[in-house]
Amino acid sequence: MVTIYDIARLSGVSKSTVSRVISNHPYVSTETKSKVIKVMQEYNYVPNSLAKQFRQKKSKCIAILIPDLNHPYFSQLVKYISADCYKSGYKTVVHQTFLNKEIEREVYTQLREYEYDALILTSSTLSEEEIAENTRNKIIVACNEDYRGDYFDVFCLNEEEVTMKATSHLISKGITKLGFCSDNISSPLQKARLKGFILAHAKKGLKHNKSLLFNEISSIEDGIMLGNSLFKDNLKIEGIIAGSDFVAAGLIRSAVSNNIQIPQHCSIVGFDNHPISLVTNPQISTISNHIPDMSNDLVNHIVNKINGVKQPPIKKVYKGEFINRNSS
Amino acid sequence: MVTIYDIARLSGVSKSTVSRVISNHPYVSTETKSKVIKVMQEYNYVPNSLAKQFRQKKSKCIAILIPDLNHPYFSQLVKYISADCYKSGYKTVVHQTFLNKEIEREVYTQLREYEYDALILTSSTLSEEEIAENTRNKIIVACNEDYRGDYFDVFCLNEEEVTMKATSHLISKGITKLGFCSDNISSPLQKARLKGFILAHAKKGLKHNKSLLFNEISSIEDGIMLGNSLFKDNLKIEGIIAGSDFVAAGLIRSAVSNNIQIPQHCSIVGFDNHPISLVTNPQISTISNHIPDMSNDLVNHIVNKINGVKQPPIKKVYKGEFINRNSS
DNA sequence: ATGAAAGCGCTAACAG
DNA sequence: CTGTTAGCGCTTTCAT
Repeated sequence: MVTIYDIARLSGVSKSTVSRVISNHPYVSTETKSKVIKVMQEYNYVPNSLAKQFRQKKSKCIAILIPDLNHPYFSQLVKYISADCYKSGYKTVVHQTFLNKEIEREVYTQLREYEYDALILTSSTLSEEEIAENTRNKIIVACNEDYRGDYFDVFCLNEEEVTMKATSHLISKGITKLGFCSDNISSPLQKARLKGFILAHAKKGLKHNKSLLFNEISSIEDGIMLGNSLFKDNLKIEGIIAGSDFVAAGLIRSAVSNNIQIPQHCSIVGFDNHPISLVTNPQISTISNHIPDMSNDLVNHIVNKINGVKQPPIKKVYKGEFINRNSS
Repeated sequence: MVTIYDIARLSGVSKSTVSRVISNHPYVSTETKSKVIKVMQEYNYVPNSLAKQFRQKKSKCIAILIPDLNHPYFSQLVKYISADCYKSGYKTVVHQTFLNKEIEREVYTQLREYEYDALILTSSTLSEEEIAENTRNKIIVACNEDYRGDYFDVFCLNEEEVTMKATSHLISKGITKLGFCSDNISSPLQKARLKGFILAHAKKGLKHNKSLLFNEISSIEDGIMLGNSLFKDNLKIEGIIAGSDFVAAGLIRSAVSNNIQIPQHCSIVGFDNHPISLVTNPQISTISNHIPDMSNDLVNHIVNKINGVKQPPIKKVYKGEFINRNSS
């Protein structure tokens, strides 16, 4: 391996000068610079970034914590975050937890061990306190997880409010047997949605039906299976807040197989305004998110923090909108 | 920052001993070990992995090159690869190229600069030679890109053969005006598919219709737009190999809007056997892949290579199957 | 504008 | 089983 020292020797300058050439430092004469560059090319020199990272105590790398990449919402989220980080000169390591607390804790350990300059949390099964405990003094930002924001920055959607709006819409159509699907109800985001769902009932003096709360429903297949149990014999349900457009698509598929008319017999609302909501029949009423904006703001913020800008934790809330299509 | 030296001093042993404790080296007495551990906890010591990586010249990190994460095929692929790498003790950095050659080359530079122990290529806009040129001596494996495998290992599907099968199926139904969609025709994978498409024609003494080759078609929206142009006035087409189930779903949506019956007026075949192929009406005929197996084999292989197992480039081909549903 | 020198935190021979 | 020693390749004062 040819090192900075070899290049220095070979071009008759000192290591410092070579280092200055590599990092484009201004204090180096044009002649020396071109001489050094020539030698570097001749000997096929490549700087060792591991040494640089070690020396500077900066990995130029940000970790992203998600449950599972093969999920339209998370893959979209990571797409934007990762691309924005790249633009700011940071690589991203994607960690899938599959909702396993141990894996999640290991990532916090790596963060403490200086492997990452910061961590972006998009979902967690731990409490805000436990996360703070595991990551003290480290830079950590939550993206669309509805934490209070006492210990770290939070960028999120108004999940509670917009779920309430969608639920109220269904209630105002006279629907009472109303169901709610969540992916992982222990996450703050999903709890916020449920809160909105319950609140919409409360506003009309109604109580939600606890037997129509379904957890761990996240994919098309889950939607189909849930639909089959719901639609089979007699209709146990008149409306469903589906948690994602994919679940909604599965429910609609199941309804078709079971001769249930959507929305006449049962209204369905998805989440995320994914293009899949356009290809089902009927098209899916859904809730839009603000992933590109959120990602952009979040990455700017986190880079500032890495560069030493100090400020108390902030919480920024984006407004999702209910989009009324044909499934409700 | 408390270092290994501090812990050594504080617990009355040498740095080496502390190092041995950290890495669970056997040659250290139980008493010394517990004494050192106690001091480490007391002083909240965390090892600096940047130093370790530098010292060992190993980043314990593998880069994955993909065009775009927000794509059901790639997000599934990365899900498995990333999880398998994690199990083997490697982190993964996901690099989206968005088909930009410059970004791709920068990743090769990082690879040369020791930022990654290896690189997994799932798609590239460069030739096998140029890639080899950019990454000489480095460990690099192609995953489902149909390179020849002269310079690096290749794990891929029998894209050509299975596309030929699906195309032959359509031709045997008497369809002649047959279209083909690709995402990025410069990639070897897509070229292989096209070759299969053409071959199926040739076998029946037919010529494929060049005006029915559509490139840069990859999403639901693309499928809808293409369908709208194809189905609008008079039917210019009787069958389409759609390139992905998402494109197929978009085409079906467009067909519904334009009063075209699938498959009576036009047959459609997708790719990947994604669950979306179950929720459209009709359900989509498609081609299965072998992502979990491929990922598992590939990661085992790459880890062996990192650990110094030498062997000439291998090429392993998996068999995808044509699944005949209701859209064809 | 350039060089000398110190050192980042850790591992790994080697010696005992 | 434990300690000594010698760096890994680079950046960064501090001189000059």
